[in-house]
Amino acid sequence: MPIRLYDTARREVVPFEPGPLVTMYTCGITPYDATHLGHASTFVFYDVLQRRLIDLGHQVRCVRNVTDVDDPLFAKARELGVHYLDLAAGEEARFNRDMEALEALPVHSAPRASSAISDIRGFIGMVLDRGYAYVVDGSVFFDVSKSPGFGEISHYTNEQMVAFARERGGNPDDPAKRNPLDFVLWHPSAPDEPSWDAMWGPGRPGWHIECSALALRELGTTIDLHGGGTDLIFPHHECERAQSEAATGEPFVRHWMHVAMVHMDGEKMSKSLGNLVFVDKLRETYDPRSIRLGIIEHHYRREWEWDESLMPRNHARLLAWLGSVGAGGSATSLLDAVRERLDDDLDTPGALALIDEAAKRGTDVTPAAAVLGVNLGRPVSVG
RNA sequence: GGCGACGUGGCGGAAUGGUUUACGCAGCGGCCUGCAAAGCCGUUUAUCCGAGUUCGAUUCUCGGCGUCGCCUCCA
Repeated sequence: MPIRLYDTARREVVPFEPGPLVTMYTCGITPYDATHLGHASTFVFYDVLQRRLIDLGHQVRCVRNVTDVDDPLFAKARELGVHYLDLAAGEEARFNRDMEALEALPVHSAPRASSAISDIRGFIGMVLDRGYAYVVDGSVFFDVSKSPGFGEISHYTNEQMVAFARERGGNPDDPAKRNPLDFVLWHPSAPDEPSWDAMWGPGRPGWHIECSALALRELGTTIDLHGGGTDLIFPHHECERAQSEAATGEPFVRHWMHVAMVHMDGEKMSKSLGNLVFVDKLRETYDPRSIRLGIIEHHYRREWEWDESLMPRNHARLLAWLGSVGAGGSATSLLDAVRERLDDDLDTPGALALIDEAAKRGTDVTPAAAVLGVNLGRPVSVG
């Protein structure tokens, strides 16, 4: 039985049947401000998936980019009076420390957008050569009218997308654009922003292009699974797919997987709202394994709300699991049952419930916990 | 407006086509205590509304109502 996962584009749970080598691309962070529990949540779920795929005998090649060339980063650097790459490096390091503490497996590569400018230029050249983009005054726009599949991941109609763009003042009436939904692949930089030379004029990449360029560079034309948070479905992934398929003429992604948002105070936890919980702050009080458990006690497709009882509850859970170490009892059937839960659209809440019960019964749950990335081989530690 | 998620006791949150609907917090009673706290034992309270399918629905279907999210800063 292959693992089954929900595919955003197909809108149903389908078998996920990659070859021996699985290529995965997850959209990483823009390191301009504190990375928080919501980010950690997204990547911990991909880590659980990666672990299960390895457990099934696959080799996994997962790429997770870092968007260190983008508007919010420049704005924040301007505000703080620091170089944008210094700001990015600090936040990226913080994120990496969090992921390491949470015992996420290392990704195959974590390329920065700033390292990919030449790839991006080459990629834009491919899109232009194939007639899917046009140049206006040093800006390169993607021509959405050439991409009839635009909207098939998010399931928005063209009319809807146009209406939204107009409503939101998303510059749909920019006279340079042929179609209101056309988006930027390259554009001139503001005076205090970084700028790179290009055949069509100096400037910097648009938001979506780096992921397409990096996915092609690191993983090839068609990747097995692509994901990120649900907030990236539209427009980011829609645009990525359009430009990638324009550039290569091949399908971009076989399976789209998105992780739901973490909320706090009834709203999405987000940098702009400031309603944040930080992993490094939690680590001052709790073992990182408790934090991982606190994340995966939820299902990845269901939004959830941070609340104060989460950590005490999962601290207790970790202690109960640790208490089972060395106990007798056969763990083989438990391990199989946990694997079965994961193969059913990554049912981590179900897996945790099985392990809770087994620990209570006095079965050593070490192997089952390991499948979820929870190592019971050491005592509780904090800080 | 479109799309999506969700509506279980005072709160959070599981589970299920069928005798007694988990668990945690709070509440209540008791044990303990000089008094209290903690701890322990016991215990009260629930499936948004309507229609349908069914011998039987909280669970499945349809329609309402409500909450939330997304809709070019976003994991």
